[in-house]
Amino acid sequence: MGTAVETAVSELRAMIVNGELPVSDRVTESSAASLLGLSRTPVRAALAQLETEGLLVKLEGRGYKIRPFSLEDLEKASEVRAALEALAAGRLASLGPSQETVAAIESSIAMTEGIVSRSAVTRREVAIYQEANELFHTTIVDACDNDFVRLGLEKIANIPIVAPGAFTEVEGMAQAEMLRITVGHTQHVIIWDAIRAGDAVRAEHMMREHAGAPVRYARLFIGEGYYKKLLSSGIVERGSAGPG
Amino acid sequence: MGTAVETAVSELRAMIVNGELPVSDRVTESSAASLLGLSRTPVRAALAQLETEGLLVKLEGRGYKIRPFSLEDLEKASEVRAALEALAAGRLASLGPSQETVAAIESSIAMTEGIVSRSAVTRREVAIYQEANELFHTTIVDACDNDFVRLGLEKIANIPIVAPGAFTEVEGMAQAEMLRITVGHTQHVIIWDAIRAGDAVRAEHMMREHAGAPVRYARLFIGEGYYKKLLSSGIVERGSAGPG
DNA sequence: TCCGAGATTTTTGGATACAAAATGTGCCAC
DNA sequence: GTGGCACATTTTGTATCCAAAAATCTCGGA
Repeated sequence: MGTAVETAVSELRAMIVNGELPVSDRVTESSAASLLGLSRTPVRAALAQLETEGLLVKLEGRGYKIRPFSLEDLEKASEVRAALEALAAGRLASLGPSQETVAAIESSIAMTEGIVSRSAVTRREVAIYQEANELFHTTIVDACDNDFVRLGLEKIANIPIVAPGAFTEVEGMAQAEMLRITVGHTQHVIIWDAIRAGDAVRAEHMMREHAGAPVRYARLFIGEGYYKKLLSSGIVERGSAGPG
Repeated sequence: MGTAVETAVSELRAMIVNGELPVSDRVTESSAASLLGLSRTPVRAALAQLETEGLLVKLEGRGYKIRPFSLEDLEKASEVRAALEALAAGRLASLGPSQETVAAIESSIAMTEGIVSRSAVTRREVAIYQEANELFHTTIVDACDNDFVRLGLEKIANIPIVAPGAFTEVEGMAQAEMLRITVGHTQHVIIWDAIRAGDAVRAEHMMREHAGAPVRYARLFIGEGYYKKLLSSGIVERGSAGPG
């Protein structure tokens, strides 16, 4: 399980992302420590890290509060992710991918191809897509030979919905998920074609579209309904920024 | 002076950036603590932060080492900064700047205009340019209404040469600095024109060119000589990645 | 009822102590 | 000379203690 700091970070993060900690609640070092059964020292480090990840906001002198995410926030985080991953894709197209990179990407594409060829989408297919999608994105970021891209992405890696591996479990959205998976797979194929062809501009532009897609497409194709689902899942705050 | 953590971060950062800590040295919690006359608790937090800033690298179980920067590293960090600030400039052009933003940017431009109209460049002029440049960039990033851009930039905000406020003190480069200041001022004017005109594409592209410029232009216009100066200043590591 | 001074509680910040893990060293057997 | 083992040292990780600052509460007086 690693060190106490690591467990504190991952447990608190899970609680926050899953909505187990009420957004209204204040989180102090002591409260979190007793919640986890640890001393304040490792919890302090964990809270500081979660703050840099953007999941907590520091209330000077009164602990932290869970950062409320509006749909607008998610779109903003998506934009940043898209800009950085687009940079990575463009670099990789210029550099040319290594053999390992080729293997990883092509296995990712093969995974989603298997899903798209079918018609039904079960929870299992969604899980496979998530895995393949994460593989696709992390492979490109790691292969682009610029550590600072990864450093920058770490900041927003754990924001719900925005992260490549994340797709929030919301009931009754199989149809929307099928659309998402099909479009996502298609874009993977296109981006990979551009990278293989050494077309940095096309790779960059398509990746920018693709990486920023999750939240944007949700608005486009699902609209108000998606927002309501997110609301009821407790991840997105009520009020402020509704879609459109 | 704030908390001990803050002083530890800024003192250690200054020592690293100024080359006062030998790059070859290992930095442990205890060594840094006794160096600063503090206990390990605040120093530990400081070291962790400097690691996220990319100035230190963790050697699992044996402390940290100062991250050696090659010219290539600086270019990579510049690319990331350019991508994020370009996003900010494009957003601001779409949004339209507030009155405070207009005032801040125009005062920044006025400052550099005063320098460009003269011919000589003293240390004083360079300092003014740095201040004006930093104001220009931070204003745009803050005004673009996307906190995640700022979060991402924090990661690379303190890398020598890459940061907007940083211009390494290297002797005998007045001519190169005049060029840099003139070009920089011109680009500020162009970018600002695009933003005022609501031309997001032009703003984005020019900012990407401009924010990535420091290291790239150094290669273009000064070449090998600049690299040698940086080497002798102790900031850039000897070996690995020389220019072009 | 409202305001403010002082006391109390909460909360953070920092230092120290101790334990555990990792690393390095030296000796001995082979 | 080499390999391995035991011991010493270094280094990190965690808990606990104390102090200072901030917030909150209380109570008396206008």
